[in-house]
Amino acid sequence: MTKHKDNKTEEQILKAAQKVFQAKGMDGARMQEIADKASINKAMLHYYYRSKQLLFEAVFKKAFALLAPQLNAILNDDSSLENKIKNFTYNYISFIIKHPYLPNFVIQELNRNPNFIEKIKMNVTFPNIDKFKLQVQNEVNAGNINPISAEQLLINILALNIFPFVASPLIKAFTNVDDKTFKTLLEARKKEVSDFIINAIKK
Amino acid sequence: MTKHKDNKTEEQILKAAQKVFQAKGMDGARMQEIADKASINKAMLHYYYRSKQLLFEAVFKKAFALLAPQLNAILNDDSSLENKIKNFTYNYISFIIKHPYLPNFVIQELNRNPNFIEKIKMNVTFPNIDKFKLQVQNEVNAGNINPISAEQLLINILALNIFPFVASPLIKAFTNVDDKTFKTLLEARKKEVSDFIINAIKK
DNA sequence: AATTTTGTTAACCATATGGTTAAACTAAAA
DNA sequence: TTTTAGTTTAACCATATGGTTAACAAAATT
Repeated sequence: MTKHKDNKTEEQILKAAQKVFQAKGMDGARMQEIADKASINKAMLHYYYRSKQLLFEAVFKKAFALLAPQLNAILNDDSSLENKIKNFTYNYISFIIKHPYLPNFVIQELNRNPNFIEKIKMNVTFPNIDKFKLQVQNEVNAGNINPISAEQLLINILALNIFPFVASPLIKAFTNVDDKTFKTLLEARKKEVSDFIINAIKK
Repeated sequence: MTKHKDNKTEEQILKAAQKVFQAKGMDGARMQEIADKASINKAMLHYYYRSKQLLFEAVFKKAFALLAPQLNAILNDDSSLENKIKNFTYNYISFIIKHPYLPNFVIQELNRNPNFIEKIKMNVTFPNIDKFKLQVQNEVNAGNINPISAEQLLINILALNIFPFVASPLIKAFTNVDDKTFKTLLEARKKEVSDFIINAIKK
């Protein structure tokens, strides 16, 4: 990367690669399609990124780096649990509505290659649960919320926030709603999800 | 299918195809690997299933047919909402623990080809939300639960039940737990998830 | 202005992959 | 015993695919 003076082409490639990888996954993506979408010769992909694997990793890391810091916020800032959940839910759903491919891409490729997460941990600011854990334990001990482990609560928060984007075709089919209505449902979740969670944990 | 007298080989193939497709997806799967895993010649795959696409569809339909009827139960039986949620959560999570690849496989391949769901609707008993919708509306109108649409409630139920299986590598990394602990967490969810949901909707 | 470095392309290559074919084999029916 | 229909295999085929190379263009450096 640093050896290239002009990063215009490099960015064009990355943008095109993002689209193709996120739509078709590592296995389904074709280098030729990425090159076409970037309006350059296929050899340039290798000139800038060496191999499909490395190009993919660049895309993946960038995607992950978009998702991680927001999660870090909920885990590490100092506001009350209730506030955190409200803010996180609102912001995360707003964000993902703008990048609906992201969660599915990250989850899918992590499933394809689970030990890939180790590589990520080294390159990207990685969320840490410790502080959040203490906070939940304190709230439980103080009797402010129903007993629940921080892990389960975090899983529930992530599930309610992310799942609708990952499983959208399934949900659309089950609930029998069209694309437009589904979007409305997602919009409403910015608020409904935090109400749901807070209701669930409050005594 | 009907023209084949002995379905032993056919089943061997399907079993092997299941493993490979569910582990690697349509794009990542290789016909040769399926043949090897079924201990037969590659030509047999085509003799019995014509093409990779058709073999894949056979596997997918079978997978979907395992997931759908249980969902239908919650949507269409006559017990109380609370009971339904309890039963469904317990049974679904128990079931998926035994088939952890299923949800991810179905969701992933549906994302790859969203209009594939139309084909499924014709071949498999497909869940219908109408009755569940009425039930939720009645409970809300009667003032028994907090206002929520049946669609949002269903999304939440599915999210809390299924997401941990779909996003397991991510969750393991975020919560910093090893495989064994993660299994314990999932076990606990058989009960915790329904408590969480019921708490969230009850006044 | 000459030369070296960086960027870009067309043509090419080796291999993997889904799929086919023709012949051999098996077992049941005639 | 001979047919016949179904089953199985090895060899083969066309194409797609990730990747390379050599020549050339355009900057940058001297």
